[in-house]
Amino acid sequence: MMDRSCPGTVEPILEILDGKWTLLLLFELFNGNRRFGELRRKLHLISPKTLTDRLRLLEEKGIVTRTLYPGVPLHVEYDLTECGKGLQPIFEAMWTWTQEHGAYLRKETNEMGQEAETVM
Amino acid sequence: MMDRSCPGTVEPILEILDGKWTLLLLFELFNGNRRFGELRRKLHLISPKTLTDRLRLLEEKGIVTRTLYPGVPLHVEYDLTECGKGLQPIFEAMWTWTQEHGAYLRKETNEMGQEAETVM
DNA sequence: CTGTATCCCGTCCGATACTG
DNA sequence: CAGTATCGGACGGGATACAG
Repeated sequence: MMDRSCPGTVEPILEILDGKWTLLLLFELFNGNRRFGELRRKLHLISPKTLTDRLRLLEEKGIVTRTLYPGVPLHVEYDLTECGKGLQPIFEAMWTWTQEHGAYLRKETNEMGQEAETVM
Repeated sequence: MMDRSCPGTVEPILEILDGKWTLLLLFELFNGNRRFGELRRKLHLISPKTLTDRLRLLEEKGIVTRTLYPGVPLHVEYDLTECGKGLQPIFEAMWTWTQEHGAYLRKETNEMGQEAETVM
């Protein structure tokens, strides 16, 4: 066990992970999608404004970098910084948890206590 | 590496962790504060309504349980379910990350690249 | 292709007062 | 002590059109 009794010690990361799309966006970056259009297509319900907002915020926090490749068709890539890559264990933990517990709480707010088998 | 290419596989947990106070609230539950008033005092800027909202939601998701101890001064305790306790690795990972990277990005969106030493 | 500008809307959250 | 009721406000986010 660690000393995590002070809520203030975790607030920085809460700011980073805050936002409706942030987690999914980071997942995409871990998966290798780095161009604006790619990310936009993957998060297919996100608006360009929102995507830009999130990207800029993560940039400010030092989680991602933005690289512009000049050219006729504009080309921009977003990459995780070392700091951003360090978030991976968190996502791995989320992934693991979802594998173990995520399935049976899909929509079972009612009274069914049985575990489901349809994960995907 | 794992196959986490499908964004849908992580959405359940995003729903759980969503909300301004949810992460801090869960941190408190890991720390052992379980009574309504305790939680309220720890998250000292939260309104009773919001706290109730979050608690109820986590209850629905199967993350916490609510136990009522009848008596003259009402006594209620919230506990993590097994499912909820399973979230701990995620929080440990967040804690670890904050230790390693959290310090120097407190408010350094500007141009200072020095690492800080005041963590707490 | 990669954004920005605007406007609007919904949701979450806060404050306060009140109840069992 | 542990909430509920109600209302209002702020902020994040969506849609769309336009720009470099």
